[in-house]
Amino acid sequence: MRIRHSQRVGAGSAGLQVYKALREAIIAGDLAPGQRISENELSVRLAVSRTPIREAVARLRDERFVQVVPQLGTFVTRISTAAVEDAQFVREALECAAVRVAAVRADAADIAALGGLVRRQEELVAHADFERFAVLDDEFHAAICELSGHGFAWEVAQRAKGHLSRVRRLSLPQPNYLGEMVVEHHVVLDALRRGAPDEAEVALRHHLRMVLSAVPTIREQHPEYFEEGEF
Amino acid sequence: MRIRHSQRVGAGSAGLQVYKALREAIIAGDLAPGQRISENELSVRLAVSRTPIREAVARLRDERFVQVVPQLGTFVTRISTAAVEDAQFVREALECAAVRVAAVRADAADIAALGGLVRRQEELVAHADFERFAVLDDEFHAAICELSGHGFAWEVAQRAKGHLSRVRRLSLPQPNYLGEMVVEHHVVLDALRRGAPDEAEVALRHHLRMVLSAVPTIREQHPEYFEEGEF
DNA sequence: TGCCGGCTACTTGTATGTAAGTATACAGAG
DNA sequence: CTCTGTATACTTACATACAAGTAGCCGGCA
Repeated sequence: MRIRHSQRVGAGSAGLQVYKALREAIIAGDLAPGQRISENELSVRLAVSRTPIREAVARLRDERFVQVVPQLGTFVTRISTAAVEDAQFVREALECAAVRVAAVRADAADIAALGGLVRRQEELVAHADFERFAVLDDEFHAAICELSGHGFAWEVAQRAKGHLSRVRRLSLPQPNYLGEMVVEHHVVLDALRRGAPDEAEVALRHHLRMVLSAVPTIREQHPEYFEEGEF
Repeated sequence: MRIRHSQRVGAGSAGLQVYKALREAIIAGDLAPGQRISENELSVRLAVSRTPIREAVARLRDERFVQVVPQLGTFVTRISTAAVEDAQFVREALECAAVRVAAVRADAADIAALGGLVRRQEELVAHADFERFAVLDDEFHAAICELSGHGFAWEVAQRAKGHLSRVRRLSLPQPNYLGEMVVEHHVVLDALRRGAPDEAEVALRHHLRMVLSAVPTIREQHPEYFEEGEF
């Protein structure tokens, strides 16, 4: 058996790996909004040809992480208030619909697993470990969609959530933000435990809107991340 | 001034045009489920190189219209019941959320425009003009999302709706189907006119589920379009 | 007759070359 | 000094060549 192939062995094709790397870099802010990214430069930095780079850029374009201007350049998009609100609307619609179904379908084992997630989040609050908290937070919301039987909804939300993800990354270091998140997760969890779809939806909707309410503050602190104009 | 450029003038890049053509061909059934599509063959048939073909195929893969198996081939996916239900869930969540907002925001002019759409649909019922009815139906649902202020939601739904679109295309020729659709559009429209979000949501949800209820019948009539197994 | 091995043709993934458009620096004219 | 035109260096979009893996045919052998 051959161990190494010329085509990447780990985690899919080169194009997929480049996509994941660039997506993470943009959300983390390593690639700043407004910055121009060059296919040629990336191809030498990541040691692949321009073809997988182009494939990755095309996906990022569909998710509105970058804007491609033919014969001019590819630029990391700035966060626009309208795009954030669009993403919020989509996410809210999908996850709230999912949590209603989840409240009816979840059994004791499901609730226990969710509870375990929230407990692990609590531990990270004290350490202010933003990176791992973000991962666990995504897992919590993904789990709710899975419980609804429509994990696909989470995939769709994930793809539409681009601008929101960047806002969240900036929001996490806000004082008391992590603690507030965990409290709200508990409220959602309690509603699920009681099998109350209406209460679960209300709680989740309130929770999701917390991210949105932080936008003005984030915008003041990081104006260079946002488009100019409409305040 | 030069009239012709080597890069396509009309309707965007070559890759985008190929994508649109293939998507339409799959939904219309010209490319049958299970059929293998060859990048090389397409590149000669459409008179472009493999590069734009690959870009189009990548988008179709993200929308689950095709399945790409490395070093083996690219295949038009068969319609799976699970995928249809996933698409239905996403569409229902997004459009129902949109119609609630639309019911509050729509003014008289908006309602009149929607009414015009429905009237044009009525005319097509008599002629059994399925193609143009499908277009007007999409316009109706897109308009509702636009009225909510989140046209983005329609884009997301459109991308997630793949398998549903194929089912609908097969459903339209069912007897009385078109007439039923128009009646339900009227119910939604009336609720919007009265500015009643709850009623609009109920009416739209009922309407959207009509497509789903037709699936078993469609499956009997076109079993070759569907995956085997779970009935 | 039945089975096995190699070869061929085809596939997608990747690398590289070509075409054409845009911004910019810079030199020269007014 | 200011303005303008041109050359250049860069960009993406597209075309083509190469690499590597799979299915299937087909002949030889038991």
